[in-house]
Amino acid sequence: MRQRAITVKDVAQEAGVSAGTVSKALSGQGQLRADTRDRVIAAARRLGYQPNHFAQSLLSGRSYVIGVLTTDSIGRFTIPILTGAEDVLGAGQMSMMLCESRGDPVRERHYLRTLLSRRVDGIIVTGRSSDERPSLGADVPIPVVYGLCRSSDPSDVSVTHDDGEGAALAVRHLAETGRRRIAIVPGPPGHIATENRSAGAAAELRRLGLETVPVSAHGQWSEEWGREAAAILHRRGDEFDGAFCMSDQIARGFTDGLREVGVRVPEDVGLVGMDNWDAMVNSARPPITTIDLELSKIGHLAASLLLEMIAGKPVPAGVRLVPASLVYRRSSAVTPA
Amino acid sequence: MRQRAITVKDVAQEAGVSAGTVSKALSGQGQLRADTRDRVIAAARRLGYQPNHFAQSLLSGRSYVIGVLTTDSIGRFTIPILTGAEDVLGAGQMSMMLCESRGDPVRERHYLRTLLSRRVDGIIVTGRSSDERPSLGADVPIPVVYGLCRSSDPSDVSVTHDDGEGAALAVRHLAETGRRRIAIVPGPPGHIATENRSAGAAAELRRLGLETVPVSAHGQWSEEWGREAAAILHRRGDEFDGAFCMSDQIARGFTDGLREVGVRVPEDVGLVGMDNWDAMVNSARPPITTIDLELSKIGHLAASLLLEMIAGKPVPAGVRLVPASLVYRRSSAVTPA
DNA sequence: TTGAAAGCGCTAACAT
DNA sequence: ATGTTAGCGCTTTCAA
Repeated sequence: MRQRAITVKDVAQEAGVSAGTVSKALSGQGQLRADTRDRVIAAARRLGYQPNHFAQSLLSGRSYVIGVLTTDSIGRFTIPILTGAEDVLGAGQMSMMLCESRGDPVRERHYLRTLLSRRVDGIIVTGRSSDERPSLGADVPIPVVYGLCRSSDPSDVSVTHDDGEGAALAVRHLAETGRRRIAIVPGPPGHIATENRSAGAAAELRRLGLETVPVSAHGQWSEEWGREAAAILHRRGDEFDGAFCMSDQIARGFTDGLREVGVRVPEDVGLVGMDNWDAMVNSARPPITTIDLELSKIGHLAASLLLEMIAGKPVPAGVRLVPASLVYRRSSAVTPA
Repeated sequence: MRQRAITVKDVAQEAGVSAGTVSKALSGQGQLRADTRDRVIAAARRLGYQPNHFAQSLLSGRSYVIGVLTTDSIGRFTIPILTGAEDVLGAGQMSMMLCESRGDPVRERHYLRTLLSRRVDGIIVTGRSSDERPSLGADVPIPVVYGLCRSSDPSDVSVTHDDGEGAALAVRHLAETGRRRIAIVPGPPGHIATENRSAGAAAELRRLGLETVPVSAHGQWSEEWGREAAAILHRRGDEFDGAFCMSDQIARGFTDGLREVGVRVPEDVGLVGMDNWDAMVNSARPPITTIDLELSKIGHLAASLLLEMIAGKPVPAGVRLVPASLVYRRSSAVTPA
């Protein structure tokens, strides 16, 4: 049994002023004598007054809610985006409304309509990969930022990870720890992440004047593929003393594959993965040095940009890349010669 | 530049009726001539009318939003709860507002206040484990359901997985596939999941008249612990032909541990894990038979119960258990004698 | 069967 | 410096 909520009128009566005065006192607008203001604030506190958001929103047209629309499903990669965004939004008194479209465009249209009819102030579109996805469309009347996934429309604002620089970071680390012939184990073709990581690694190796040992085959982002890649290199008899695997799952499979043919990590081969997936990387033997794509910073930046757009500030369109970082573990340890 | 939204008045004018009539026509309330109703609906569609939720909510006091408050952080276990809940809520035109308290009680109080001030219709409290957590309190004026985590207050409504029956399912499967001496590899002590799984497995083994080979030690929900457990059993020279590991991570470490001391899965030992964690279970060698805790059904049921409570139907308090299911893979295959 | 009017709680313009 | 009034968009009496 919920009793009628406290309204401005109740506070007004309690403080012996009018409703308008209460509004001014609590919002800090207008000219008020300090002691009146204090009296109102005290009365509001005494009664446990909570403003009614519906009434405020009805008037202002703003909801102080932002919608989060997922492209496919929520997954391991989405979570840090969400928490990163929430850090920023929470501070700005904004809440997050979550809509999961499961990769279904019909469902997505539906959710978009829902969010618009709820008058959210802006939308963050996210997905579980950094691949391109269709734009929500230029006719969406509120600000939209794409986080992790990027919009196919260059006039949209997208934030994602810097695969090229991340890959460069990985091979640079291998070089710095004395590795000279570096194997590159790719992810599946057709993913923008694979392309950019390959390009980044290749460019950096060239710059460093080091030799690349490519695995001229492709597989999934899976341990199976990592094991297979190790087998391929071993069969081919290729010499290498370093390896960059484009995901932690691949890296883990790769180390297992190497171990089984008698190649030791890090003694014989230094290894770097990518994703910093805790469960994958810490249980591996040895634990795997990896590139952290700083996903929560993506969420952070996406939300910050969205808030700026909502505030009417101009935000340049295009894709923004968040720098990756290296997390050092034993798989790339320098071993006594 | 967003032009003024279409309101009931616009529709009224377009259809040549009054605002009140539009409301009745679109909501299906009241007595209206069929052709008037059709004319209004047509006009609304023509203008692209979208009702203003704020106005509706201001009047009804309902938001058609439910809040999701996480106890600790969003994780692997939380996601299916969210999607399960969304399935139910989406069908009922309800949206989900997400608040992540990161295990911080202060933050949680803050979010609770936020949700209440936004007048959400109800709250789902969730967490990343099935352990108990403090109740939000009996003074929360809206319905609350705990999903996955359970409330310490038995007069709250909680939904979680059935660990006892899940564990029983696992050992029954091992028995049915001809295993007779079954090792039980526990999770960390102090977790309600470990307790209930231990009890469930023990009871079922007793019922079946089979021998239990306990690992009288504990470890984390980790691969390391699984490997260590395998080593312990091997050192002790214990004979066993089946094993139930209380998580997939443990199961994976356990198989790796066994393989390294020359014990083959499933030829020598049949193995069942728990969680059905895709990445863990499918990349293992062999892939691991496991117990699926049906987390999305927990979300589903939690949301359904919440909707019933919101609708004013009586919902009995206490903890509801969602039955688990077995997912068969190669680690428990029956091998030719 | 339909229209007119009041009011949900709040804020902003205007009046005092 | 404060009170009064009107109105945000909708629904719901009540009157016609």
